[in-house]
Amino acid sequence: METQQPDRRTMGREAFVKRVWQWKKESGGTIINQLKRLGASCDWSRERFTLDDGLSRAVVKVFVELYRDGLIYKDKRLVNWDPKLLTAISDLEVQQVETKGHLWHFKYPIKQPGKKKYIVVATTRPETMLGDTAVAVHPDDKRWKNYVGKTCILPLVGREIPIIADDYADPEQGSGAVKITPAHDFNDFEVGRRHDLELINIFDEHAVLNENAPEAYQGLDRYEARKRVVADLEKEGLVEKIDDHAHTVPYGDRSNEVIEPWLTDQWYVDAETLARPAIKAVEDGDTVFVPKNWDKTYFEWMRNIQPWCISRQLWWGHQIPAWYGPDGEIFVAFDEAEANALAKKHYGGATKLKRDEDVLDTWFSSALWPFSTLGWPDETPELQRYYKTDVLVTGFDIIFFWVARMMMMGLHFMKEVPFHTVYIHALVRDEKGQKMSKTLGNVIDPLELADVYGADAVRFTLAAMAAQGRDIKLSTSRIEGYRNFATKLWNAARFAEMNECVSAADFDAGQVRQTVNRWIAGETERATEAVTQGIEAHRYNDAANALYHFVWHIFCDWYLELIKPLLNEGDREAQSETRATAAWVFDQILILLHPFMPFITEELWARMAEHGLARHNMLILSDWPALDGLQNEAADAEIGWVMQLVTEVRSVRSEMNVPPGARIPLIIAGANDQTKKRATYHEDTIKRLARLDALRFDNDIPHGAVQMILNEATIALPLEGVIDIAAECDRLNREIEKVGAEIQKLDTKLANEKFVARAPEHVVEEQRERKADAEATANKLRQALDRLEGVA
RNA sequence: GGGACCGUAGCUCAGCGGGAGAGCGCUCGCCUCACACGCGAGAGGUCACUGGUUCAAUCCCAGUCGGUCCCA
Repeated sequence: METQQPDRRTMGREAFVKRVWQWKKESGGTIINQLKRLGASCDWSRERFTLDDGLSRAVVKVFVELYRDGLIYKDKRLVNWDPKLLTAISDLEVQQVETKGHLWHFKYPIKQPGKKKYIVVATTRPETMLGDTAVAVHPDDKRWKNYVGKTCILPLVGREIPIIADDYADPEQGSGAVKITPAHDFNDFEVGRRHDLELINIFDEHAVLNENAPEAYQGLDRYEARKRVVADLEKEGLVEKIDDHAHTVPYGDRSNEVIEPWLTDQWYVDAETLARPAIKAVEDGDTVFVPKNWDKTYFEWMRNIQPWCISRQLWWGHQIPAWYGPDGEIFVAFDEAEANALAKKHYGGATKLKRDEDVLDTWFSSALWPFSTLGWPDETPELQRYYKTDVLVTGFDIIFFWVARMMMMGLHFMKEVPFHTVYIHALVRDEKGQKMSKTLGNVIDPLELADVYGADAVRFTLAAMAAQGRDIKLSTSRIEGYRNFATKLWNAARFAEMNECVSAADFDAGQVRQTVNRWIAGETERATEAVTQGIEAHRYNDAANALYHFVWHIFCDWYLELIKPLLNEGDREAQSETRATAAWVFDQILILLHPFMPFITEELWARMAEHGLARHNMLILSDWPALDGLQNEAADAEIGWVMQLVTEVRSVRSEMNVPPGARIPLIIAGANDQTKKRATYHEDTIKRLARLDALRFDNDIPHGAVQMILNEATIALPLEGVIDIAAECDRLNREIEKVGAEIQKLDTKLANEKFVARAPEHVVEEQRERKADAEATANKLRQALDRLEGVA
């Protein structure tokens, strides 16, 4: 708006403010709309803006109280001045940009020369020399020892300036002497204070040279002045040399203009005093950062905090509640009436006051957010209920701007931290890992992604990639994968619906009788634990991955496949139990998945109930699952065995090039009772999933069969004539080799006396068991090979 | 200059003292009655380098090299 016509000064304050409100109304909703589209379910009725009436009241009260406590004061100091926006800005709004420039070395004539006739000073900003009021050398620098206390003549100006000794001068740099311009450099300002140097301000608000500069330079802007100064010094033979030099130049992050350290009257907050309790609160753990490492960033900044310049020479914002009498006397008050009263008392009669024109830094009012939005300074029920708040979620770049300041203000005015946890989220970068920026044009609009892949997929992706302490390189292939996941869920729901899997009124997952149902109940409990823990520990990637794995690889890949025979031809009781179980698991999935994929889960929640029990409420209002006692080792072992058997058969079929459609028989040899029971009980399932036409027990393995080892049993596929015997021998040999290598490794370990003596018992025991298992498998494999070679 | 972080499968990243993992990509085979945005089976890694601690190191410590970010 600064760049628009007419500019604010032409418009006038009132018109300008009106215009900004209009703008706020139109575009302020953009972010809110993004949040809504991505499924953020906030209490939108509480949406607030820092310039709302209530919040403005809080701002005035805070200002007045801090002023009366001596924690806000007016001071004449150097500020970061933006000569384009014509306002002071805070340190944090200044971007240091590495720039290639020059280092000019100038010779200043010494007034009472000794050996040396000149003192050489170097600068990156020649034009500031017009405001020099001293030259500093290091107190220990032998070269200059005799000159300290003498003076030199400032060229072009003719001013006599002292040569002083100060630690700030670095003897390693150049001649060891440095020019001091206290009114235009932060370091020089400090030097000036220490030595009581004169401050000569040579710039006006536009960074144009003013009447304090020699007449020849007045009216020039800083860059023209630089050229002229250098040219004029060259003419006088006072330029020793010019080096190329890389240095940092301060830019205003809003105007992108080079910032000028400039001497002005501004309002400051005594941040150091306010920071003390805020530091302690984090030290004591009243507020914790997640990931914890960020507390270092917080401490680093807080312990080196500078006075916070809060006044801005803008028109948009909270106007500073300070009034001035004709003699400059300051009256800080809640309103004009109070100011007048104070003035009356002070002057002993009514006096016309003038209000401070400046407004407050927006971060000043933002710092009050955690309590101002809850109705403070009134003692509202909301304030009682919600302060302190819970978790602040923000980016690391906001730690200084906002988190630190909320901590300071919250502790000062509420005597309690504003939140117990600060979760610093990852920064989303583009596919190449570059930070998104408007100027680079690599900004990914989440709404565009949501248009293509769905908001659920975008959300899930961000959660799945939100590993602590790492930024996110957002790639569309990943989002696509999670879009597929959503589709998978949808199809699973269709399957459930087609098979009449509907919730049962008095279903109790702890009471199911079918092994497969007991198993999935336990798996559901495990998944619930993993997701819950992930969320509670702010490990959202763990939570998302646990869900993904459970839904796709446990529930869809195995459970739904395992129950197909039961659903198709099981007895009535088993069938109804399985339908109810499937529906129950699906409900748990929807609840667990809802924070990550709110749209599809809410939709399915409604649809899945069309045929079964009516829902009590919407998914978002459902209780989070608290499952207990559903895990069952026996069921896990049994289903695990089935899964292993199926996987083994599939694997060998594939490797041996058995046509996928071919139905083949399976023989189990050397099976114990448990294996026989399991195989018999799950016969239909095994046959279906492994594509078998028969399953029988026979200790006599036919010649030329493909053989696998599963625990104590040998599994055989009698395929004589179908498979290549030589290839099968190769396969078995490779297996034997693999197991052999494993045994070798374990042997070495167990032969190490120190290992057996010092490693914990259970670790040693584990290695022994592993070795025994491996040896048993190796034996059976060798037997299998013998049988096969007998044929060949 | 001060501080923080990262080098693990082709790519993007989990794991973090005792048997190397995921997603995508790749290879092979499948339109198997929810799903080809799918199903099944695979290939692929001296866990940057060098030392140290330990019975044991991808994981802990020190250093080196390479990369990123914040602050001055």
